[in-house]
Amino acid sequence: MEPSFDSLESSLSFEDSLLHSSNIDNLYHTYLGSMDTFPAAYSGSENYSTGQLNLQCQSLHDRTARQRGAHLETFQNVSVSDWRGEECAAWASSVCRRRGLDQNAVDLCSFRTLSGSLVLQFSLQDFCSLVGDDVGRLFYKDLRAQVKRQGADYLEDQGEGNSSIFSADSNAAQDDDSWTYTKDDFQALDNYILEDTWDPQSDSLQDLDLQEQFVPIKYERGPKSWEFLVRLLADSRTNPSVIRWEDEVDATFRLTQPDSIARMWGARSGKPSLSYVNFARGLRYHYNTGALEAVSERQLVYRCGPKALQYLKQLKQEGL
DNA sequence: AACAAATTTCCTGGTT
DNA sequence: AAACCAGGAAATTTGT
Repeated sequence: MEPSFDSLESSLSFEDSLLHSSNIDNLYHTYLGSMDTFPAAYSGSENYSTGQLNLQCQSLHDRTARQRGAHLETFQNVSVSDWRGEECAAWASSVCRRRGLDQNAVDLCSFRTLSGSLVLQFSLQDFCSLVGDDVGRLFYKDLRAQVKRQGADYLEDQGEGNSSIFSADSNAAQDDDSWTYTKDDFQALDNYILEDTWDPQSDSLQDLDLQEQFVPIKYERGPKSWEFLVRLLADSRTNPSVIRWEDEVDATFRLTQPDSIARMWGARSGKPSLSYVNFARGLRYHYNTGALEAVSERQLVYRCGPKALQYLKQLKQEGL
């Protein structure tokens, strides 16, 4: 049908294992276009935080620019003890994204002045005093998970099932059927889609009582799968290109690039091989939750349920 | 440690 | 024939 689909798929999936990083480039440009005009949206659902200090933090711009240019998030590959301020900030940023916290609520700038060896010595109290009690807990916990993860990945690398999934050494993978993006590639893509959503303007609108509002009562994971779709719908970088309204009045939408969407979703949780088939199964479970409704007459088309509509409304009003 | 929710895998059978 | 869709069953993951 659509010519762009075919060309894109082929450029994405096959035989350029040596060029995987430029594939990401290609994907960015083709799918997402320029994002300078992108209206921001919040990264959390209920548990986002509204503004806090550091709106004037310049490095937010720096970070954003860096993410656009750099396709890898180096903190994943570098041992925590070797982190520079840059990796510290990137890690902090990633924690915010995964926990659904607004990045502006955390003083990312201050992380830039830290080092990994220093952060490793942080006590729970240190984190709490740096970013607040509740967020501090998350950071403390996440850092431990990070250290543990790295210990597993780098110390005992003897190619167990898991580490081989991300063949980071690109070229050596000759038989690799499809793509050979690394975990970081996908994460960078995920960041590009989901994370870079700060918006000083809207943030300044609603900076009220941070301590109370921002501290989520229950810590949920990041956006759920259907929330992810709604976010793509609300995102001008992805809306006509990978997902689009079929009939906005009817709240039906079509996944024009199902495989790419599934890949993006999979990347966010470290499963770059997630297929659309599996992703779609997850969506179907939400037919019963009021988030989505089936439109089985038309393939690749779903309808927003009440929850999705509400989430969309929320995104629009907050992320405007 | 048990439990819950969301997600991921896998699968059989039907539809477009 | 290929790609979807509907769900059941079971395993994972993660937070409570």
